[in-house]
Amino acid sequence: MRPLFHPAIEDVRPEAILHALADPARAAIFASITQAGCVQACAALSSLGERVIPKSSLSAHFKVLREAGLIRSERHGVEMRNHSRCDEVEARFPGLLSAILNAYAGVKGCEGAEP
Amino acid sequence: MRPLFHPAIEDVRPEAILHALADPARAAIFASITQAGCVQACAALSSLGERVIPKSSLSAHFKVLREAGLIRSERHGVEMRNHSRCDEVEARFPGLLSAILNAYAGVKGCEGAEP
DNA sequence: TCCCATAGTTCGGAATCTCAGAACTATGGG
DNA sequence: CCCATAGTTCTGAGATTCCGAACTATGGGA
Repeated sequence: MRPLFHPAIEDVRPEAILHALADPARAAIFASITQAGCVQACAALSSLGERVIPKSSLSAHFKVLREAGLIRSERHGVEMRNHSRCDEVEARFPGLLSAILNAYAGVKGCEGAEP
Repeated sequence: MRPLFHPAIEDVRPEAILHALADPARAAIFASITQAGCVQACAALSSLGERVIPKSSLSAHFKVLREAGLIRSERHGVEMRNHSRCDEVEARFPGLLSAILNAYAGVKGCEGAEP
Protein backbone atom coordinates (compact mmCIF):
# COMPACT_ATOMS: atom_id res chain seq x y z
CA MET A 1 0.00 0.00 0.00
CA ARG A 2 1.90 2.95 -1.26
CA PRO A 3 1.50 6.26 0.55
CA LEU A 4 -1.27 8.31 -1.01
CA PHE A 5 -0.18 10.84 -3.58
CA HIS A 6 -1.50 14.38 -3.43
CA PRO A 7 -0.46 16.94 -6.04
CA ALA A 8 0.70 20.37 -4.93
CA ILE A 9 -1.96 22.94 -5.63
CA GLU A 10 0.16 24.59 -8.31
CA ASP A 11 0.39 21.27 -10.14
CA VAL A 12 -3.36 20.87 -10.29
CA ARG A 13 -4.65 20.99 -13.86
CA PRO A 14 -8.09 22.12 -14.95
CA GLU A 15 -8.56 19.10 -17.22
CA ALA A 16 -8.02 16.77 -14.27
CA ILE A 17 -10.64 18.60 -12.23
CA LEU A 18 -13.15 18.57 -15.07
CA HIS A 19 -12.49 14.93 -15.79
CA ALA A 20 -12.92 14.04 -12.12
CA LEU A 21 -16.19 15.94 -11.79
CA ALA A 22 -17.55 14.86 -15.18
CA ASP A 23 -18.71 11.66 -13.49
CA PRO A 24 -21.94 12.32 -11.59
CA ALA A 25 -21.02 9.77 -8.91
CA ARG A 26 -17.69 11.47 -8.25
CA ALA A 27 -19.30 14.88 -8.32
CA ALA A 28 -21.82 13.70 -5.72
CA ILE A 29 -19.02 12.30 -3.56
CA PHE A 30 -17.08 15.53 -3.80
CA ALA A 31 -20.17 17.64 -3.08
CA SER A 32 -20.88 15.53 -0.04
CA ILE A 33 -17.34 15.84 1.30
CA THR A 34 -17.31 19.57 0.68
CA GLN A 35 -20.68 20.23 2.24
CA ALA A 36 -20.15 17.97 5.24
CA GLY A 37 -17.55 20.18 6.83
CA CYS A 38 -14.84 18.70 4.63
CA VAL A 39 -14.42 15.36 6.42
CA GLN A 40 -15.97 12.01 5.48
CA ALA A 41 -15.01 8.38 5.61
CA CYS A 42 -15.23 6.44 2.36
CA ALA A 43 -17.76 3.91 3.57
CA ALA A 44 -20.20 6.67 4.48
CA LEU A 45 -20.50 7.50 0.81
CA SER A 46 -21.13 4.12 -0.69
CA SER A 47 -24.79 4.73 -1.44
CA LEU A 48 -25.19 8.24 -2.77
CA GLY A 49 -28.30 8.69 -4.82
CA GLU A 50 -30.11 5.47 -5.56
CA ARG A 51 -27.14 3.37 -6.64
CA VAL A 52 -24.85 1.32 -4.44
CA ILE A 53 -21.25 1.79 -5.51
CA PRO A 54 -19.01 -1.25 -4.99
CA LYS A 55 -15.98 -0.77 -2.78
CA SER A 56 -13.47 -1.14 -5.57
CA SER A 57 -15.17 1.48 -7.69
CA LEU A 58 -15.42 3.77 -4.70
CA SER A 59 -11.72 3.38 -4.06
CA ALA A 60 -10.99 4.24 -7.68
CA HIS A 61 -13.25 7.29 -7.49
CA PHE A 62 -11.41 8.56 -4.41
CA LYS A 63 -8.12 8.04 -6.17
CA VAL A 64 -9.27 10.12 -9.13
CA LEU A 65 -10.52 12.92 -6.89
CA ARG A 66 -7.30 12.81 -4.87
CA GLU A 67 -4.97 12.88 -7.87
CA ALA A 68 -7.00 15.67 -9.43
CA GLY A 69 -6.22 17.72 -6.33
CA LEU A 70 -9.80 17.95 -5.16
CA ILE A 71 -9.51 16.07 -1.89
CA ARG A 72 -6.88 15.12 0.66
CA SER A 73 -7.07 11.67 2.23
CA GLU A 74 -5.36 10.43 5.37
CA ARG A 75 -5.61 7.28 7.41
CA HIS A 76 -6.96 7.64 10.89
CA GLY A 77 -6.74 4.27 12.53
CA VAL A 78 -8.66 1.84 10.43
CA GLU A 79 -10.56 4.37 8.42
CA MET A 80 -9.84 7.11 5.93
CA ARG A 81 -10.65 10.76 6.44
CA ASN A 82 -11.27 12.76 3.32
CA HIS A 83 -10.92 16.51 3.39
CA SER A 84 -12.07 18.75 0.60
CA ARG A 85 -9.36 20.98 -0.85
CA CYS A 86 -12.00 23.36 -2.08
CA ASP A 87 -10.36 26.44 -0.55
CA GLU A 88 -7.03 25.80 -2.25
CA VAL A 89 -8.71 25.04 -5.56
CA GLU A 90 -10.95 28.07 -5.23
CA ALA A 91 -7.90 30.26 -4.77
CA ARG A 92 -6.28 28.83 -7.87
CA PHE A 93 -9.37 28.63 -10.09
CA PRO A 94 -11.85 31.18 -8.78
CA GLY A 95 -15.50 30.24 -9.14
CA LEU A 96 -14.83 26.90 -10.79
CA LEU A 97 -15.97 24.50 -8.10
CA SER A 98 -19.00 26.48 -7.03
CA ALA A 99 -20.17 26.83 -10.62
CA ILE A 100 -19.81 23.08 -11.18
CA LEU A 101 -21.53 22.10 -7.95
CA ASN A 102 -24.31 24.58 -8.64
CA ALA A 103 -24.77 23.17 -12.12
CA TYR A 104 -25.26 19.67 -10.72
CA ALA A 105 -27.46 20.89 -7.88
CA GLY A 106 -29.66 22.80 -10.29
CA VAL A 107 -30.26 19.78 -12.48
CA LYS A 108 -30.87 17.02 -9.98
CA GLY A 109 -34.27 17.98 -8.70
CA CYS A 110 -35.63 20.38 -11.26
CA GLU A 111 -36.76 18.50 -14.33
CA GLY A 112 -40.42 18.60 -15.22
CA ALA A 113 -41.22 21.63 -13.10
CA GLU A 114 -42.86 23.40 -16.05
CA PRO A 115 -46.26 22.34 -17.43
CA MET B 1 -24.85 12.08 -43.56
CA ARG B 2 -27.52 12.39 -40.95
CA PRO B 3 -28.70 15.86 -40.00
CA LEU B 4 -26.70 17.20 -37.07
CA PHE B 5 -28.26 16.70 -33.67
CA HIS B 6 -28.42 19.58 -31.21
CA PRO B 7 -29.93 19.07 -27.75
CA ALA B 8 -32.45 21.58 -26.45
CA ILE B 9 -30.89 23.76 -23.79
CA GLU B 10 -33.03 22.21 -21.08
CA ASP B 11 -31.70 18.77 -22.00
CA VAL B 12 -28.08 19.83 -21.59
CA ARG B 13 -26.40 18.00 -18.71
CA PRO B 14 -23.50 19.27 -16.64
CA GLU B 15 -21.61 15.99 -16.94
CA ALA B 16 -21.69 16.28 -20.73
CA ILE B 17 -20.29 19.80 -20.58
CA LEU B 18 -17.56 18.82 -18.14
CA HIS B 19 -16.67 15.76 -20.18
CA ALA B 20 -16.51 17.81 -23.36
CA LEU B 21 -14.29 20.47 -21.83
CA ALA B 22 -12.13 18.01 -19.88
CA ASP B 23 -10.11 17.54 -23.06
CA PRO B 24 -7.69 20.46 -23.53
CA ALA B 25 -7.99 20.26 -27.31
CA ARG B 26 -11.77 20.54 -27.17
CA ALA B 27 -11.57 23.29 -24.57
CA ALA B 28 -9.23 25.22 -26.88
CA ILE B 29 -11.59 24.73 -29.80
CA PHE B 30 -14.53 25.90 -27.76
CA ALA B 31 -12.63 28.89 -26.40
CA SER B 32 -11.65 29.84 -29.91
CA ILE B 33 -15.21 29.62 -31.22
CA THR B 34 -16.54 31.57 -28.27
CA GLN B 35 -13.95 34.33 -28.45
CA ALA B 36 -14.05 34.67 -32.23
CA GLY B 37 -17.51 36.18 -32.32
CA CYS B 38 -19.10 32.77 -32.13
CA VAL B 39 -18.51 31.65 -35.74
CA GLN B 40 -15.68 29.47 -37.05
CA ALA B 41 -15.21 26.87 -39.70
CA CYS B 42 -13.78 23.54 -38.63
CA ALA B 43 -10.71 23.68 -40.80
CA ALA B 44 -9.64 26.95 -39.26
CA LEU B 45 -9.10 25.15 -35.98
CA SER B 46 -7.03 22.19 -37.05
CA SER B 47 -3.81 23.46 -35.52
CA LEU B 48 -4.57 24.97 -32.16
CA GLY B 49 -1.61 25.02 -29.83
CA GLU B 50 1.38 23.14 -31.20
CA ARG B 51 -0.37 19.95 -32.27
CA VAL B 52 -2.02 19.29 -35.59
CA ILE B 53 -5.32 17.52 -35.07
CA PRO B 54 -6.28 15.10 -37.86
CA LYS B 55 -9.57 15.76 -39.59
CA SER B 56 -11.30 12.71 -38.23
CA SER B 57 -10.41 13.58 -34.66
CA LEU B 58 -11.50 17.15 -35.25
CA SER B 59 -14.83 15.96 -36.56
CA ALA B 60 -15.28 13.79 -33.47
CA HIS B 61 -14.38 16.72 -31.20
CA PHE B 62 -17.00 18.90 -32.87
CA LYS B 63 -19.54 16.17 -32.45
CA VAL B 64 -18.84 15.94 -28.72
CA LEU B 65 -19.09 19.70 -28.31
CA ARG B 66 -22.30 19.78 -30.34
CA GLU B 67 -23.99 16.96 -28.47
CA ALA B 68 -22.95 18.44 -25.14
CA GLY B 69 -24.92 21.53 -26.14
CA LEU B 70 -21.90 23.83 -26.29
CA ILE B 71 -21.97 24.69 -29.97
CA ARG B 72 -24.40 24.82 -32.85
CA SER B 73 -23.18 23.73 -36.29
CA GLU B 74 -24.76 24.39 -39.63
CA ARG B 75 -23.67 23.86 -43.20
CA HIS B 76 -23.12 26.92 -45.30
CA GLY B 77 -22.33 25.79 -48.76
CA VAL B 78 -19.32 23.54 -48.58
CA GLU B 79 -18.22 24.52 -45.13
CA MET B 80 -19.53 24.31 -41.61
CA ARG B 81 -20.23 27.30 -39.40
CA ASN B 82 -19.91 26.72 -35.71
CA HIS B 83 -21.65 29.04 -33.29
CA SER B 84 -21.01 29.02 -29.58
CA ARG B 85 -24.11 28.47 -27.46
CA CYS B 86 -22.39 30.18 -24.55
CA ASP B 87 -25.29 32.54 -23.86
CA GLU B 88 -27.82 29.75 -23.55
CA VAL B 89 -25.50 27.66 -21.40
CA GLU B 90 -24.65 30.66 -19.27
CA ALA B 91 -28.34 31.23 -18.60
CA ARG B 92 -28.79 27.64 -17.54
CA PHE B 93 -25.53 27.18 -15.60
CA PRO B 94 -24.43 30.63 -14.46
CA GLY B 95 -20.71 31.16 -14.28
CA LEU B 96 -19.80 27.67 -15.42
CA LEU B 97 -18.28 28.36 -18.80
CA SER B 98 -16.41 31.48 -17.78
CA ALA B 99 -14.91 29.71 -14.76
CA ILE B 100 -13.76 26.81 -16.93
CA LEU B 101 -12.32 28.99 -19.67
CA ASN B 102 -10.60 31.16 -17.06
CA ALA B 103 -9.11 28.09 -15.42
CA TYR B 104 -7.57 26.99 -18.71
CA ALA B 105 -6.47 30.49 -19.61
CA GLY B 106 -4.79 30.93 -16.25
CA VAL B 107 -2.77 27.76 -16.59
CA LYS B 108 -1.58 27.92 -20.16
CA GLY B 109 0.95 30.70 -19.91
CA CYS B 110 1.61 31.06 -16.22
CA GLU B 111 3.78 28.21 -14.96
CA GLY B 112 7.12 29.10 -13.52
CA ALA B 113 6.31 32.74 -12.91
CA GLU B 114 7.50 32.48 -9.30
CA PRO B 115 11.22 32.27 -8.39
C1' DT C 1 -22.94 18.20 -68.14
C1' DC C 2 -19.12 15.93 -66.13
C1' DC C 3 -15.19 16.12 -63.34
C1' DC C 4 -12.44 17.80 -59.81
C1' DA C 5 -11.25 20.25 -55.45
C1' DT C 6 -12.64 21.30 -50.94
C1' DA C 7 -14.77 20.32 -46.33
C1' DG C 8 -16.42 17.02 -43.26
C1' DT C 9 -18.10 12.38 -41.96
C1' DT C 10 -17.93 7.49 -41.25
C1' DC C 11 -15.42 3.06 -40.87
C1' DG C 12 -12.18 -0.05 -38.64
C1' DG C 13 -8.74 -1.64 -35.66
C1' DA C 14 -5.33 -0.70 -32.00
C1' DA C 15 -4.63 1.39 -27.64
C1' DT C 16 -6.52 3.14 -23.53
C1' DC C 17 -9.89 3.72 -19.87
C1' DT C 18 -13.61 2.09 -16.77
C1' DC C 19 -16.34 -1.02 -13.98
C1' DA C 20 -17.00 -4.38 -10.52
C1' DG C 21 -16.11 -8.98 -8.39
C1' DA C 22 -12.44 -11.52 -6.01
C1' DA C 23 -8.43 -11.66 -3.48
C1' DC C 24 -5.31 -9.09 -0.69
C1' DT C 25 -3.37 -5.73 3.03
C1' DA C 26 -3.52 -2.89 7.08
C1' DT C 27 -5.26 -1.58 11.57
C1' DG C 28 -7.46 -2.22 16.03
C1' DG C 29 -10.07 -5.02 19.44
C1' DG C 30 -11.07 -9.14 22.11
C1' DC D 1 -3.22 -14.72 18.20
C1' DC D 2 -7.14 -14.33 15.51
C1' DC D 3 -10.91 -12.02 13.70
C1' DA D 4 -13.65 -8.00 11.93
C1' DT D 5 -13.53 -3.78 9.55
C1' DA D 6 -11.98 -0.47 5.94
C1' DG D 7 -9.66 0.13 1.75
C1' DT D 8 -6.55 -1.30 -2.03
C1' DT D 9 -4.92 -4.01 -5.83
C1' DC D 10 -5.66 -7.49 -9.44
C1' DT D 11 -8.02 -8.99 -13.37
C1' DG D 12 -10.85 -9.55 -17.33
C1' DA D 13 -14.92 -7.86 -19.96
C1' DG D 14 -16.89 -4.00 -22.07
C1' DA D 15 -16.84 0.82 -23.45
C1' DT D 16 -14.11 4.97 -25.29
C1' DT D 17 -10.75 7.30 -27.83
C1' DC D 18 -7.59 8.03 -31.50
C1' DC D 19 -6.28 8.43 -36.27
C1' DG D 20 -5.54 6.82 -41.13
C1' DA D 21 -8.27 5.43 -45.04
C1' DA D 22 -12.30 5.46 -47.58
C1' DC D 23 -16.52 7.85 -48.35
C1' DT D 24 -20.15 11.75 -49.12
C1' DA D 25 -21.70 16.32 -50.13
C1' DT D 26 -21.29 20.85 -52.24
C1' DG D 27 -19.77 24.17 -55.61
C1' DG D 28 -16.83 25.76 -59.46
C1' DG D 29 -14.98 25.37 -63.74
C1' DA D 30 -14.03 23.23 -68.73
